[in-house]
Amino acid sequence: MPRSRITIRDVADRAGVSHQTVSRVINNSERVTPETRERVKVAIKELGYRPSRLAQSMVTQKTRTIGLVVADITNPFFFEVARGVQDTALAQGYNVFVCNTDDNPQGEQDILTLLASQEVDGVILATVSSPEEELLAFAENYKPLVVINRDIPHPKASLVSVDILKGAKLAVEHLIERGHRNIAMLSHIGHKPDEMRRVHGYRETLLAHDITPNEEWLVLAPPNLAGGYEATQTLLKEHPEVTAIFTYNDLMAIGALRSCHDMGMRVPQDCAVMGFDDIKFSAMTQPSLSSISYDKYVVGQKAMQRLFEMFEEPDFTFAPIPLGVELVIREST
Amino acid sequence: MPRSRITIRDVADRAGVSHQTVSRVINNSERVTPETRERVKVAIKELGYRPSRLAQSMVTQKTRTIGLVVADITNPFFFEVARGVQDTALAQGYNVFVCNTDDNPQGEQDILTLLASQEVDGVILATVSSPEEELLAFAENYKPLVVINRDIPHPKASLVSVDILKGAKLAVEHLIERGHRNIAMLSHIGHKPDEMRRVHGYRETLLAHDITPNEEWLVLAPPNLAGGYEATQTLLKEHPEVTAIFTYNDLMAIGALRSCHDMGMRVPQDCAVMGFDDIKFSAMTQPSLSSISYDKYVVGQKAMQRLFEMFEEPDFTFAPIPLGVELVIREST
DNA sequence: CGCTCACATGTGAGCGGTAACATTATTCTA
DNA sequence: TAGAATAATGTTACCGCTCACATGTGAGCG
Repeated sequence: MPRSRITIRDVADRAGVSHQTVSRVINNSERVTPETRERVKVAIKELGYRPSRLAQSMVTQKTRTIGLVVADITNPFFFEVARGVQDTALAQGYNVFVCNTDDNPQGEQDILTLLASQEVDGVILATVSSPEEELLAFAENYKPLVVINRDIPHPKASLVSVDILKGAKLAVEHLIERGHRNIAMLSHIGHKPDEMRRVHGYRETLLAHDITPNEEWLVLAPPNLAGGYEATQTLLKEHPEVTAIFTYNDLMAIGALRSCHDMGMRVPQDCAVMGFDDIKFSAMTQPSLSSISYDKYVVGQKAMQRLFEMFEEPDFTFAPIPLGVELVIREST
Repeated sequence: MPRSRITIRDVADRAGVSHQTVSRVINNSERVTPETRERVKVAIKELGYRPSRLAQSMVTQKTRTIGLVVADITNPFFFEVARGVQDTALAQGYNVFVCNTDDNPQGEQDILTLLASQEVDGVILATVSSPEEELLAFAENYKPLVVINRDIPHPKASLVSVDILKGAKLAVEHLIERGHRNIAMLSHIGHKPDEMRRVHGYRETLLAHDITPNEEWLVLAPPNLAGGYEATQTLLKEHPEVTAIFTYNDLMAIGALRSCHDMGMRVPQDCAVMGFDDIKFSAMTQPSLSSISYDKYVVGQKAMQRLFEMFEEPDFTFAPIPLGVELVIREST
């Protein structure tokens, strides 16, 4: 049973043709007599032959494999994107390596190197941590690169961008309409607030309504449940005047929800909470969470489709793909 | 910039040695004079050479790649497992293909075929849907296989099994201790209840306490938030006598929580809810969810470690790896 | 001083395919 | 009916590496 691999030459012998003819049949191209083709197909079936992708890749220099780099697959945002990428890739016979960087720039660099040595045909990047110059270097020397939610000014890198700025504005505007003026924000501790579109949207919207942003109400924490929980504890103890919280993502918002509950505050009466991403859990929390919604699956899908386009026309510079956002109002505001 | 690939022979020329000596250096094995080694290393660095994994795989017949097959990466259970697998694999320079089957047996079969053609070195399977005989065939002819939470009686398939039966018993026992006797269960619609260890545990525990399981209280639904929500709606409308619900997983439980709330029932006073898996969200819901806990990351880690062991000793039959469970009592019971 | 032996290094083949070109069989044209 | 054009198939090289074995070199020994 550990019979050694059946090769294209075994099939050729069996069908009484040359290995090249077999190659023509499996790439169902070229001109092969119908009857020869049939004979070869029979031989393939009888021997249970399957071409070695490795050998094919070796000579064609294409692996039909792509890399997807995410900060943490554990975040519902990323895995919905990942599903979109995977499903789209699989439909074309491509496989996907998913890599987590944990928002660690060094990890990200290692990952890119690993992917490079695995000889993937392209990379989709959905993180924000690695230094721009390294990404540029990667795009320059290497393979097609699609970047999600980040601006990389390079002709060989293609962009898929959710309109985060607008999302943040919609969110904060909604809170202002509900009568809030003391609006806090929980942002991602891994990134400089000044570089975050969510923070820009937050500040700009406040200013547009003649509210001066209070820097003490801008709290940085890990972008997960625990981070949101703890940041809210601290924030509300130190700044009881805050009546609404806008968070970096729904994970933090759900942590904030629980935090408010544990401190005996009612949401939204005592403190409103507004998330971002609209993950599936958000409709199920109690109270359910208002959020900024966009189709994460489609983000992944579009990114993968763009990568396919880049395979076709490697030297073309593609326009960014914009994706809209929507305000979803639920009980938490 | 699209300079063609730097090969081992380029390095060899530069260092003034044969390509084989370079090979010895990059596999840092064999006997090579320290100074020759150094000279080669310098040449490698100067040329920015990186060995082609494809070519290496071609000749060694090892790809340093494994396949992880899960039902749906979107389920928090799976992605924690996936992280465990990925991190462990990456530490050894292995890459992981993650594939979703969506609990569709045909899909699963296709995936296995795809993985086979990608020539992965081994497979970790964390699903329950594909027919046993096909899995056996896969294990027989193909590569090392680690199966999570399922019994495959084959010497070449290795098992990692959480003690699900005990978990179910702990859960139901806990509900009985809290005074419940009309305990319903929400199970996975994709699988026959009679084959589910959770259902066995549920029934056995009831019987052990002289409670006859009411088959009408066993509801099948998709194992996700919406499935749990809707199943609970139906269940509680048709059977208002039910005072506690044990669910297949936390996703369903969280849906149930919300469902109870929407129907004006208090949890746990009017209806207790008990989950399974103890995902991170469960501590953050309102009320927080009692559940059966076990370390999902470790599940993935152990599975990957076992796969490595199987690479070392392909003909050895390994004992199953058991993993314990723990009852976590929170507010929902 | 000629022999063996151990160790460092080199050579050639081949993993399983595809590409490019060569060859043969067939048909068409003059 | 010879000669060219065309279609079908075969031959050879090579992708970039590792393996098995060949070769070279110097130390150790009687």
